[in-house]
Amino acid sequence: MKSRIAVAPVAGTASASLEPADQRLYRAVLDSVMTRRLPPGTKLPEVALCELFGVGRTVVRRVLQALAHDHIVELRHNRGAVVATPSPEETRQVFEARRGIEGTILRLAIARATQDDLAQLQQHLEQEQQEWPRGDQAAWAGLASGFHRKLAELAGNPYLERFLAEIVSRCSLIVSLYEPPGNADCEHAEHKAIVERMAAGDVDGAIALMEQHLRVLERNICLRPADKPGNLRQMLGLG
Amino acid sequence: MKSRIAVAPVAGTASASLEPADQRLYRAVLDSVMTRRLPPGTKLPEVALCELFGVGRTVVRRVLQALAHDHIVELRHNRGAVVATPSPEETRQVFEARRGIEGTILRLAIARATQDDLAQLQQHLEQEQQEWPRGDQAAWAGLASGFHRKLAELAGNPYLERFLAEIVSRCSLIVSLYEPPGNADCEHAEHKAIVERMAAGDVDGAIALMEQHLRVLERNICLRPADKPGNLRQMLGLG
DNA sequence: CATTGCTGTTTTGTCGACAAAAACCGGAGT
DNA sequence: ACTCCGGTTTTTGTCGACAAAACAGCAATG
Repeated sequence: MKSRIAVAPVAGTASASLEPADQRLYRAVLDSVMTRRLPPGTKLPEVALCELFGVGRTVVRRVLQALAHDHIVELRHNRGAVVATPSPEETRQVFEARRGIEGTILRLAIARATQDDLAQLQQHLEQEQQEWPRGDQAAWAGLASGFHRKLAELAGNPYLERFLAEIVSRCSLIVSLYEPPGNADCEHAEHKAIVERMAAGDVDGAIALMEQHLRVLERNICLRPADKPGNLRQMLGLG
Repeated sequence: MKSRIAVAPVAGTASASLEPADQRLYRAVLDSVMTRRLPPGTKLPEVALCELFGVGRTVVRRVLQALAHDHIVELRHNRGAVVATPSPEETRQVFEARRGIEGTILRLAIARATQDDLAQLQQHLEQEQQEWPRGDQAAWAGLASGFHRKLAELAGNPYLERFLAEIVSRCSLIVSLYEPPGNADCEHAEHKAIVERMAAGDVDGAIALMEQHLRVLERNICLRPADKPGNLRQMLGLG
């Protein structure tokens, strides 16, 4: 039986060139994980990916290692790669780290933002407002993450930008695992309030709002410690 | 002519087992870079590493990719791997990010530290005091970085710990590039002061000291934009 | 009937071979 | 003397082959 994997079609990415193979595979898996086409725990056999993408195992293996380094997949020795399955404890840690990083980023972003930058943020907010009534969960998640990514970009520090990108990816994976009831409008309002404080130059206020925003997001996650495989071990106290 | 590479003997690491090849190579290159046996810009040909470590190119290539992901080496397409050469601009960015991360870490560490943890930190400080008169720059650098790593460990957040580890690695690489005059005693004193504030539960004070500590470290770096290869290009204004 | 041990199959880890690209070297020309 | 050009050598990128480990199915046993 072939393990049929539903890796992304990657929509209409006409970016045929650049360094295609690696990037294409990486993005495909990442997008598929983010949009839950690849649920956590899904096995990713090498040969299947080879055939689906028309590349050798060398490329697949390299991409899997990159994904593992970014904590999108987990690599078990001699046992292949599976989509990462963050635990509740990790959830707490990710959000804790995120609050810290986003605070640092926000402080820098406010210090560096020009009028033009703020205008761009406003424009992003309008995009959010247009999108959320449509109910496309995946598209909304992309936009919501985009807001935070834009902020990081604005801070002008590649390191913090990279760290946040990893954290946000992981958060997206988590919220896709322990699905929230879809309170998109609430999130949008909070984004708006943050930009407002930024425009006013109120650093502490903006940071406080951001922290609150993230705490709300974390609270909205319903933690189900384990679900699908036999959790018999834990019931017997052998976990 | 064989490009003779002085990769680390890795001292007395008798850790023969675990998953030897990868870890061994990674640590060897990392240590060698940190102790400047491998100066920035040094080329790392695959076959040379293969012979030196008795492994195939597959392993070497994987480790090089991991090192590139951690910004220890730089991978140029079709042109091999070289030890990373951080620019002055990157220096500014690294330290900026580090101040933010270390602040977050310190806040958490103070909140979580037990008496026992603080005692361990004190013990580390004593080790520092014993080491710095010996003039062994490499050993001192290891201890100084160790202090910050211990703090991160204390914060109890794997994500922040990992981010800091990467940042500290990069900082070490930078200070090894633009060498400081060796003001180890000063650094030690600052570490001591930070622990003191931690013990007193003075969060803001500790963070302020940490920030000052890092700014001093950054200031002590003498930036020489380029040094060894023909900097003729920049002199001609073509850079 | 559940558990255990064995065997065949699938999947992974590593290596070397091959092709393409870059670096190198020497010579000719200005 | 310097630069530009062509051929040669080295180095990298990719692939498939092989061995080892994990997995799955089945029979035997308590």
